[in-house]
Amino acid sequence: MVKLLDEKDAKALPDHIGWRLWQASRAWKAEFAEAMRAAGHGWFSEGRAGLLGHIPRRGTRQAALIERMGISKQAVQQLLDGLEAEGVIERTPDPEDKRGKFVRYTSKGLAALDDGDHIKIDIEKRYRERLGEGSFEALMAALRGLAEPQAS
Amino acid sequence: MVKLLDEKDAKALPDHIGWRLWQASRAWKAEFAEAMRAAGHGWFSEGRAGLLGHIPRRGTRQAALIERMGISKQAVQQLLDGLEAEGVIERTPDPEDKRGKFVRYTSKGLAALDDGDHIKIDIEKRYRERLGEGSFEALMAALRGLAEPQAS
DNA sequence: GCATATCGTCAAGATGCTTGACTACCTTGA
DNA sequence: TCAAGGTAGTCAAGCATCTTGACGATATGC
Repeated sequence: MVKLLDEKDAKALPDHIGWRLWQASRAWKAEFAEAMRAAGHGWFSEGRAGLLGHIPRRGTRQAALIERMGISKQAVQQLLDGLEAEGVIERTPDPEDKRGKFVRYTSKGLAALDDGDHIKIDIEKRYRERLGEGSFEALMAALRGLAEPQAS
Repeated sequence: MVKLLDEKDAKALPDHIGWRLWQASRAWKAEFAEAMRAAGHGWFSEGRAGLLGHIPRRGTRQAALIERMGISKQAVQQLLDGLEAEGVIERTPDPEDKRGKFVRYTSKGLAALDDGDHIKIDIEKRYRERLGEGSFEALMAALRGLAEPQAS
């Protein structure tokens, strides 16, 4: 089996910032999703994680969710359909705008959020141990710096 | 339009390592893909980028590609089908193994690779300017640290 | 030389997105 | 005030990317 991956190919793996970010993001998501499923939230998927990250505990208007997700409203709607069918969230009419709907967690959804918070803390703790406090904080600071709106 | 994104919602955005990594990775990919398409490589997509990153300039055996991608061989095949139809890569029989095929770039594919390299350098340069050299290097060092195989 | 494994392919299906078209409702302004 | 235009949500159809299963052709090991 040694032959399958020859040495030249192995050395050709990239090392630029985009690749590293993608790898790290991918690894984190996989670790988180696996832990969530292990915690009994079999409905959890990486695709849904992005959406849940935009729904605060007290709920939100569906339109606000759409704006913040940066994807089409139909895509958001389909994700919500799935989560609603799983009993994770529910949609009620928005009393302030009869066109709109309000998205909130069910108790099942809130329980999953709590578990997710604990898992995040666990993963972060492991990252801190692996990198050391200083390097981890430098990483977070740099990532926050990249996320800021560009000045120019 | 101010009303669309209320302040409470804006403050609820997460700030843990996984979210930050995901955001940064997403931003980089979007920036790169947009630049590639602007450079005339309209066939470029983020999904295809992962595959191209695993094909060295001198080409590779399809089986090696499959092993390194970490996805099913059928998925790799379908991606290759698409790239071949676009004229970016070509598949020839592997002279050393009559079961196998060898994947190499066409001249069009090599030109795209060159453009991609320049775009990566440009983006990285912008990142260095935004973060400062020290912070950027700390970011890269931390990301490399996370990518290393775990000791425990 | 035969059993077993690998390489590539075809087919069918799931998921997560897209655009287009539509209804219901809200807001604006002459 | 009421018509025009914008916004919220939905339904439908389609595309890209991935999956699993089944298969023929070729290599490899004993």
